Amino acid sequence: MFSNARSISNKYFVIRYQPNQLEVSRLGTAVSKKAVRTSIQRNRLKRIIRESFRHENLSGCDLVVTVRSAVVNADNRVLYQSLRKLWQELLSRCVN
RNA sequence: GGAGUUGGCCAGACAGUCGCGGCUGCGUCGCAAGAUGCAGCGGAGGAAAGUCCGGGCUCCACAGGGCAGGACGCCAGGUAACACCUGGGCGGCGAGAGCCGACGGAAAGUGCAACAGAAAGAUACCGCCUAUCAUCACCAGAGGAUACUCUGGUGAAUGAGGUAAGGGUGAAAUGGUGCGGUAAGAGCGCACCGCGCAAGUGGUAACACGAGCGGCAUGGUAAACCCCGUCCGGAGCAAGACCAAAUAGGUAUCCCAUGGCGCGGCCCGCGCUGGAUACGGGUAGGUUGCUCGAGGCGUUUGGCGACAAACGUCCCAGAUGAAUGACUGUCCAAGACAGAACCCGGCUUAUCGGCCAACUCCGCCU
RNA sequence: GGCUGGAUGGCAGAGUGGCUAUGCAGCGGCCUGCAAAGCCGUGUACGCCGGUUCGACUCCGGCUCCAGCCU
Repeated sequence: MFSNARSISNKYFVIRYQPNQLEVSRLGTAVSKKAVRTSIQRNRLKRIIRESFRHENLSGCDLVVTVRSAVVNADNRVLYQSLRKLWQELLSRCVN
């Protein structure tokens, strides 16, 4: 994934993606200790990413979401909006 | 009413919708392993953290002996154990409730103390001193032939000697004050204070009080080596066990049974047995360990207390890319620090606040 | 999760209780027609907070950060 995939990103997240041959999408998260210091913050971010992914209807794509250090100071609402924009952009690219 | 001390407790609440991982029951699929749907039950902390101590558990030998090394260090008790806790002693801080303390030994030995200072453990720089000795100067007396000699006195100039009062240095310099004493001084003597030894008394002990004795010594540093006493084998759940899969006990070089490995400080001992290095090759999956425990809660009893015992009652996370969240609404004191990973007991560190109890001091009223 | 090591100027790197070496880099000067090299001079440091000590980079605690090892 990390060597072959294409990626899109914004201030808070980086999403790497790669089409697969399945009917469902598969999600992986990688929240580094370097970007987010405390484990409770890392868990929170992974939950947010999963929750946001659950609400979207993507299919046939393998995804890995990584974070940037700015996420620590952002509140949940901002992060959800940020992720939604990324999913939509991803969707439009996949259609193309 | 204000200021404070100590101990204990809580860690947003409620409702709705959508989700996550666990266990149990039932259904469906499947030979089975398991997958899946529904329902029910439960689902992070006081620090889960740091990994700083102490244990359990597992493997190494059943954890053995010695050396080395480490830890602890007032006393008694608690405990599975501890560097923790409780009670007490001593010292320090505070007006007090209270708080803090690595709190054994420097007369077993070795070392260290920069700079300054005379000197940093046995010494005397400046200073003080003519009582004593030698020299010198002066005066007086006696002897003698002017020389000179002897005796006595004065001076304190030089040396010897005495001294540790005073000065200055330093983080630290050989008890303090007063009187006597002396050439000057000095525990040299005395009084009081301090210090040391100590019969005895109280206390389990640490320790406290202390008749009496000693004129005063053994300066500091042991988070320097060290001595004394007590304790400690090593590694860690990525320990370890089981199942499945895969593969080649390969090749080369070197060493050698007083050897090598287990055993990771060393020696002994025990067990196993050829080993080391290089090259080449294989594996990276699952199950288990995994939560019932020195367990929680309540009552009674014993104890000042830490805690213990008895009885009753409850079952309270167990994930493995790793589960507790999101959204909406209401309320308030407006929610801090922060996420289990084998399990406990502590310590330390982070932390918005709130509640309860006991106690202290100050002010006012009765 | 468990275990181990480290932190000294801008960089590298010594230092076993008494002033923190040394090299490279920087700055100024000498040298040179101009530079390089060389020579002379110069500034800058013990991760943080406590304790022991007369005195701590060093000894002892506690934090913070950075590396490495074990599946």
